[in-house]
Amino acid sequence: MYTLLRENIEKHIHLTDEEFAQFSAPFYLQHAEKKQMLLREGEVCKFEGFVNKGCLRVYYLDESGFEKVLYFAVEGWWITDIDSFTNQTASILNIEALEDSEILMITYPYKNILYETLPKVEKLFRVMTQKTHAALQRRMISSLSNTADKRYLEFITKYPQLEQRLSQQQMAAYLGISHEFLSKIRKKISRLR
Amino acid sequence: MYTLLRENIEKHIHLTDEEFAQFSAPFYLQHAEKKQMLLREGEVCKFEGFVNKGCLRVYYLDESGFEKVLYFAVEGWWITDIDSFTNQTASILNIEALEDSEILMITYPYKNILYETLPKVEKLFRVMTQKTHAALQRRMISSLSNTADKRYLEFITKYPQLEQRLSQQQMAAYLGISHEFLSKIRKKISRLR
DNA sequence: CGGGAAAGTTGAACTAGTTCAAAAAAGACA
DNA sequence: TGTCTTTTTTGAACTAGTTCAACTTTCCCG
Repeated sequence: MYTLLRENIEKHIHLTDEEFAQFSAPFYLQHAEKKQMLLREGEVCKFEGFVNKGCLRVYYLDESGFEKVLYFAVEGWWITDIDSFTNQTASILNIEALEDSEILMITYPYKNILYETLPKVEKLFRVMTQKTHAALQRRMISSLSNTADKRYLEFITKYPQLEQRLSQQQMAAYLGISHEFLSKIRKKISRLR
Repeated sequence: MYTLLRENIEKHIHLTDEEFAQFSAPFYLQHAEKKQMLLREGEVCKFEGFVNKGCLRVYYLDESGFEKVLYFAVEGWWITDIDSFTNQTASILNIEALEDSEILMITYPYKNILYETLPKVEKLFRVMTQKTHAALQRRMISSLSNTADKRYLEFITKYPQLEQRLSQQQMAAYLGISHEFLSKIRKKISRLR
């Protein structure tokens, strides 16, 4: 149950068996079936989660009611509304399972206890947040610099596993284009091969 | 020299006078005159900086040679290429002073010493990175959801001080539109008042 | 296995934003 | 103060991406 989580953490810091036991103790396994909502706009995000199995999306409903995907999370990725979770304020985001999923979750009070009792956790989440932030900066730059077809090619090159699992509608909502236009981009690209 | 920095830090964690002395010791004051480059694409970013005075921009040169602004930093803001600095790898970004500026800088080895000798610093930068990340998520969402005129209005509402200090070219490069189009947006908006 | 719903495709008309070029306005500084 | 440079404005022609509607394909589940 914790093997994927331990692997993920070892990428950033080393924990002894005892330390990892202490770290993982407050996490509980949450099952979510396809289409189940784990967070709705307006609620306070009660968890930070590590995806053990499945696929989820974090999305935003814009003024016209269109869904825009902030990010996806599959096995080995963390998922939360960082703003709502860290400040315990109302969320503007929604989180939904796109497949039957299993998520290791920790609540806000337990996470704070972890920070106090196991100071290495402080470094762990600092480093993880830095990396996530650098990745989002690269996406922001790409979104400022590239047209939709380049962003699409970038996406499927970077996340080939995701391309298989996601519908084109979901990818379009991530790329910030209409699904009709993504369909046209794909047609154009396939003609070139 | 350190008053602004101390104020900024107190927003996140409390440090005693001794602790703050220990914290601030490795920072040095760097002067930069208008148009001076502090980081060029390809270099390793040698500093993390706190802006005491002035205004700078972090930008990216896209394939067509256009400059896209990732962010601006004025008094009270931090500035670095987080990816290049934390991994000590070649940067894809450029940092330039838009006005004569003063930046309190710390180098990579000294920052690591701080993390070890003053564990609170770990929490400080974790919390700061989380907030910066949440802010970038909001910008990403806005960029996915809104047209240029809304993003412009959002920008000048959120950063009225910046609007005064930046040229329209710089704002356009931040919004991801051509400066000609920003000029047209401004004309349209001013007609509506 | 069949039928209904959801996802993907296509075309036509439209809109947001770009590009280029030229002129006007605003700064910079000797 | 004048002049040179940079920034901003404007218009015209263009391109990327949207919207809507109709159709086809895929998939889900009773």
